[in-house]
Amino acid sequence: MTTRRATIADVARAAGVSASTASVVFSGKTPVSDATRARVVAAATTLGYTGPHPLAASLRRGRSGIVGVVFTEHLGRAFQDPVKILMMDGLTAAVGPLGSGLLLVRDTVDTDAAAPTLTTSPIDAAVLVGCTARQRAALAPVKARGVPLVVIEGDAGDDVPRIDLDNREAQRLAAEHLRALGHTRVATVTLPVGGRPRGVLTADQQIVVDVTRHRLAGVHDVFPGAAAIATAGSSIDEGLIAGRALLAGPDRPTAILAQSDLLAVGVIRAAEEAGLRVPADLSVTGFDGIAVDGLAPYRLTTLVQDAIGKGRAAGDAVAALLAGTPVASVVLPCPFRLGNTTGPVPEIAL
Amino acid sequence: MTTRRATIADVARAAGVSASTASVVFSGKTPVSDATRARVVAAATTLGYTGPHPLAASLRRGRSGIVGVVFTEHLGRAFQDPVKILMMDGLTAAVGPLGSGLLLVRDTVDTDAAAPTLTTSPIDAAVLVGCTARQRAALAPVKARGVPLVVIEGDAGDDVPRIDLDNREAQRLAAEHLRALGHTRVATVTLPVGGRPRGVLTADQQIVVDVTRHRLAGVHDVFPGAAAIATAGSSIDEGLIAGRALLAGPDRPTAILAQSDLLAVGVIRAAEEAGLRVPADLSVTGFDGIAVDGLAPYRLTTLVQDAIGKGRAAGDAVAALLAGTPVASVVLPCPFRLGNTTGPVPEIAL
DNA sequence: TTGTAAGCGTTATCAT
DNA sequence: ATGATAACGCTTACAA
Repeated sequence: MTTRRATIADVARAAGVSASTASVVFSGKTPVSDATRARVVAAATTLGYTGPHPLAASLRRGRSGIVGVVFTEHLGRAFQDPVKILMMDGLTAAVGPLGSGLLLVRDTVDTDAAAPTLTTSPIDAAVLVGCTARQRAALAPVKARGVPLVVIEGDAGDDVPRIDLDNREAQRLAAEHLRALGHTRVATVTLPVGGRPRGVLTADQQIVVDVTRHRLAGVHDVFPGAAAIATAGSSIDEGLIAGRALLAGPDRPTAILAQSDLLAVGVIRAAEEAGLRVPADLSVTGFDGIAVDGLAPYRLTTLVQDAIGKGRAAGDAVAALLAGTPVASVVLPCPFRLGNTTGPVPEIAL
Repeated sequence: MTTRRATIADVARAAGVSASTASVVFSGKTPVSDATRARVVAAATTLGYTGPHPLAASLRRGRSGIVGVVFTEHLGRAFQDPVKILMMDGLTAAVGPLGSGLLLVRDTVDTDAAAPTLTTSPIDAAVLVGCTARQRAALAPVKARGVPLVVIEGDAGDDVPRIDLDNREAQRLAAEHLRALGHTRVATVTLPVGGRPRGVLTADQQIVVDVTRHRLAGVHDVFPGAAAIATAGSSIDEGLIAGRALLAGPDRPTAILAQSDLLAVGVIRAAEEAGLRVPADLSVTGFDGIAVDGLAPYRLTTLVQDAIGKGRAAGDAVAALLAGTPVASVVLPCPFRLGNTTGPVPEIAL
């Protein structure tokens, strides 16, 4: 078919009605007589018209139904994180009624600066998952455009509502739990710090990733001198590497707080590898409260965040913004959950 | 700001040029004198104009730069699968140059039929990740619209180019490897079959999921009577459940072919749990060739698919289709890779 | 219930 | 190098 697509005008003409009437038949926004509707539908079928052109309709309406999602990291890495996946689930559900769906917006990080897709995409609003300083700087044109923005765990400027966790407070809860059990030789395995990759964190080290810094602060609130080792990502393998390093040292800790459940599992594996029992010889805590595939029979002592709820909150915020309702930042709770990976400090260590 | 957004016409007026000239300053499609460009840019800055309206530009151009991605399953589940994530990576990279990005199109599965978003979204093309019979049926309007389609591992009709793996042949390679090692008591752990959840597969059972059926056929090509047990998904925990079932039976197999690496890891865990050594007492093969987090020290004997390449192939196909080039279906190779999880059949079993 | 009219904001084409 | 013109395909007051 070399012929041009049928438009609503063609359909209207074929049906012997005006374009506006034909339009209304498809949108259903105004009552139409059954006879007219039938004629229009018939004409549409004949002409192979499958409905209004999305771009034209969106332009006219001033809304595309698309919500952009921006990650601070490479997509592949972001989706490695179960928490982010759950969050996407919640987000999908919450923005679903808004229209078309979620647009995965390429971050300027992995492409060259040549692609400011946030401003060239037909999005009604955007959800930022985290926000680096660089991203924050690049946000001006988007804001100028009046595109509503929401940020999940990050700072995108005072005018952007945030969906946050009280990471510090939650992590402190876990630390206090360990202190109550008698632990004093405690270490922590952190998420990436933003600068360089793996390694022991010294007190003066700059930590640009908010989540990492806040959770670390929660540990230090209770155990000021606790050793910390940073990983290159939230994974079992990274936890394993960090765990080995901590358990090989001279002053082996009796408890390790990992900044994610995945890292905690890695630490547990390192302990098993070293012939240590969890929790008899080593207590381990996680963070997230996700179901880790392959973790049984352990049930992690951890801080439970509602990852789906986080995504849903962001979606709801976007919907409210789009509806013109002002939106306040929220801090979601992150309760402590006792599992079987923590226990009293071993007597031998006292 | 209660005032309406500045348009390119406003900018042009303020700069004392025509709208077309102002447009060209932003698109760069035609040479413009430096003086004119400077005036236009200045006017834009003054008016807070941040570039062409994406919808208007897209409508005019007849292209949005957006590629839709459709999954057969719930998003959360799809992203649980490392292979799909890698595939998304490849897809993202390949469609990147095309424009805005990937639109996660809600599948009609989880919403009610009320949301034919594939036809209401401003997409230039779509990639189907798998394709159920129901989806195939719903594709007519999209095809009628002339939206280029590509399907990854699925059948979306003869007019839709496919990106496939030779699952049967690959799986046969693994089976032959085991036969060469002397195994005869062999079982397989499959991906979901589509109908009901977990359970032993009988010979007459209907298997609607192509991948599952093809890989199973590869096993049966070599071991016609091999027992098969279906899982509810590709995960370590599912593999563990299936593995337990197989290893508890009377005629314990000496080798198990799992239809995914994740499942294979679960089977290995089940073996360890039962006090069996891998590969001394039990050989295990996987499928995918991904890096499984937390698998060390095992290196799976497996079939290696290029998941990123699969996504890239789909992206390239979409790009070609959009460029008007005809595209042929491709079958990607899936070579055998020897690891340390398979070995000779135990003497005691001979 | 249906039709008229006026854009939505841009860009391709063709002159100048 | 710049400008005039004409779409792109649709929706929505408002009038009839």
